[in-house]
Amino acid sequence: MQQLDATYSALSDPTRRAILARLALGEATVGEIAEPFPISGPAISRHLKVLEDAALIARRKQGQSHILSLNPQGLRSAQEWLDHYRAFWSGAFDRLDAHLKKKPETK
Amino acid sequence: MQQLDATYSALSDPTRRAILARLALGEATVGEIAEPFPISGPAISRHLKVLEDAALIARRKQGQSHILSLNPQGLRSAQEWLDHYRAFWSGAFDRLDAHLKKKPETK
DNA sequence: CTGTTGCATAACTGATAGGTTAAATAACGT
DNA sequence: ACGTTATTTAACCTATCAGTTATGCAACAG
Repeated sequence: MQQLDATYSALSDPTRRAILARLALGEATVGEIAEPFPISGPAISRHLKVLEDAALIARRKQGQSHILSLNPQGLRSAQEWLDHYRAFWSGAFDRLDAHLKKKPETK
Repeated sequence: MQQLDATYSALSDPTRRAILARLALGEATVGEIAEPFPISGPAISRHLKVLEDAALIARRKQGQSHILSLNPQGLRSAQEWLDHYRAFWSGAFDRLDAHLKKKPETK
């Protein structure tokens, strides 16, 4: 359960979501990831650590470069949580929908 | 896009996820929501504000009580974002899978 | 061995998060 | 009008976060 904390917390930062979007296109080194962002290297380095700790990405070292890639398992728990609640949410939506449709008819 | 910040940030707190879980069972007043938690009323009040600001819940006042309910639209953006990336994630997973299966055969 | 490249770690700063208690507001019962 | 109940707002504290610059370290190139 506290794994979800890390996952959603990691996803709550737009820079980190952008990094994930970049990695969705294929793996990249730290430098390649950092390039489009206007922040310092260390800042990127820590964003990557957050994503790695949340198991959203994986890292392998090749020479002096670190190559990052998406870790598909990382999103599983987050997805499952949302999927689990989607039913309830849909249910609430249906109830709201029914409520809104019933109101005018009672007039 | 910055709406996602609020949504994922709201979801990153276990107390708030528990509140959502409670509300998935049906609407409740602030007091009813607060009851099982070992934290103060004001703390709950602010959690509710965060959830409301993230559009994950809705509030209606009935007398002196505030009645909270799930707002099904609130999770839409979060769901859509995950759904959008699920394809890439699955793709990455398949590539990883293929990679792991190919390795032994090359031996 | 020396310098350079790619990246991480350390130390600091300002802002935000989550908690507290105390006070304010709003509706209810008498 | 008065006290009670339900909830929010204010003021404050501490911890964590996202950023910075400066330093450290491992791998490569000469």
